[in-house]
Amino acid sequence: MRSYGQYCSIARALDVVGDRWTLLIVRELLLRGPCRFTDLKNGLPGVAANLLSTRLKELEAAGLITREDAPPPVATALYALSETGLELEPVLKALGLWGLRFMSVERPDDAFQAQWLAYAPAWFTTDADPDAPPAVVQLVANDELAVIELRNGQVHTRPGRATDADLVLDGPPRAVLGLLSGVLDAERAGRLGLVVRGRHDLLTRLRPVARDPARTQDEAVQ
Amino acid sequence: MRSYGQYCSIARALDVVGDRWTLLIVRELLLRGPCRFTDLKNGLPGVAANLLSTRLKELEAAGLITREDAPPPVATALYALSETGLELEPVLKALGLWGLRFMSVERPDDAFQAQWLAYAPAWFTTDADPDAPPAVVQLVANDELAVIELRNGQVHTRPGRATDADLVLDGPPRAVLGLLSGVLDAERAGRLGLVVRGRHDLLTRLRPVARDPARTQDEAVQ
DNA sequence: CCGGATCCCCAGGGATACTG
DNA sequence: CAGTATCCCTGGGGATCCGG
Repeated sequence: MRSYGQYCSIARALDVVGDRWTLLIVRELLLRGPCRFTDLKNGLPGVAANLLSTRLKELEAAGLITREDAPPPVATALYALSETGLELEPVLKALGLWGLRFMSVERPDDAFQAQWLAYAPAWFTTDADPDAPPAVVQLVANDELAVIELRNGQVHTRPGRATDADLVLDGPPRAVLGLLSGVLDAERAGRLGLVVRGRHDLLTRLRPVARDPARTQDEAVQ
Repeated sequence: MRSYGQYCSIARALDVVGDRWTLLIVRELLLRGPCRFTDLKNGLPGVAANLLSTRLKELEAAGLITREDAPPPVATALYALSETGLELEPVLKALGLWGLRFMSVERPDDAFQAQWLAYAPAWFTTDADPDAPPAVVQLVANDELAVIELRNGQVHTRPGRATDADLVLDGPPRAVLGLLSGVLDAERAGRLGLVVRGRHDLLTRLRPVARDPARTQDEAVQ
């Protein structure tokens, strides 16, 4: 990327990660851990292979990622975030929190992946009753599955299926994520197609860190 | 900007602010408050006028800024951040904090402005002795002036000259900002040309929020 | 002088096909 | 699987011009 030519830490940060696709590559490596080229390509629907290749070289040159040959059985290159790259997590969290407000508008052609279903509750909700016993929530949206585990006041998530979920949230991504992130209340989410099975009381434990309900309502109307 | 086409709040945020120059425009409006077109152009050295014009329209359409005719005496358009735009501050702070690590490499042709001298201590330092009496620090770097006011545990800053500074930090931007942000210690900053006049003891009050000294040293060596 | 609009040129991004 | 190579086209940079 052409430098902004400004002695300002924001501009210098953008000199490094301001290029198209760059922060989304960091997102994938942050959510998935070390990845092969094809993993990244699959996790970034829409990216061109040549561009991904270019970005990975740039990121390696800038010291944000490392490229290593995986141990014998795999025998392929693995890309992973360096310490510098990992420290972008607060940037991605801030961006993702700010971006929640745009999740209520529907765009039917948008791609959707289990990874993105999983990180939202991990980053943007807290356990409102940290002393309560552990609980497991299964999320289902557009055939993508993720699990939330509430334990010791922590909200852990992972893609995939739970064997013994206490609560299942099933519906279109907009309804599931809208409820979890606090841009929708339960009633609105229901109208958008959310189906809740199991211990409804667990819903009150997942408290969105995002925004006050009043503003949420206003925006949800639109 | 072409949409990433991903139902992920990070991707959707980048759909709105991922374009070149967009976040720097927000930076200017955040640091300066409402601006005229020409103010923005001056505050963003390197931006093309047509591009700035395009971005301002896009940002207005996205609801991040408002455009209003200023009251009679001025009679010109003023651009200001909306509530949605203001809420990008955490994103800019996170980016700026992460970007500090790149401030130690010198690029002589980089532009430098008093605004950027001022926001760094406001965002990235705290008053280590909040109960101490108020104090004023004058910053001087490349003919750009800024003032830090320590008061009630707060670190306030503004561009410009102080009438009665307790401490003056004068030197190249890299030395002044490096010391304040914690990427340089006082000795290194001195070697880069920093001149300290007045109450040296105030230096210990300005505590960088950034990073542990050990890593700082390692990187400063390079 | 302010606030843009227009024009031209080129780098960077997107889609597809191809190769080790 | 892990990228390259190619072509095309959009979007950004720079200069100039124009109405108020």
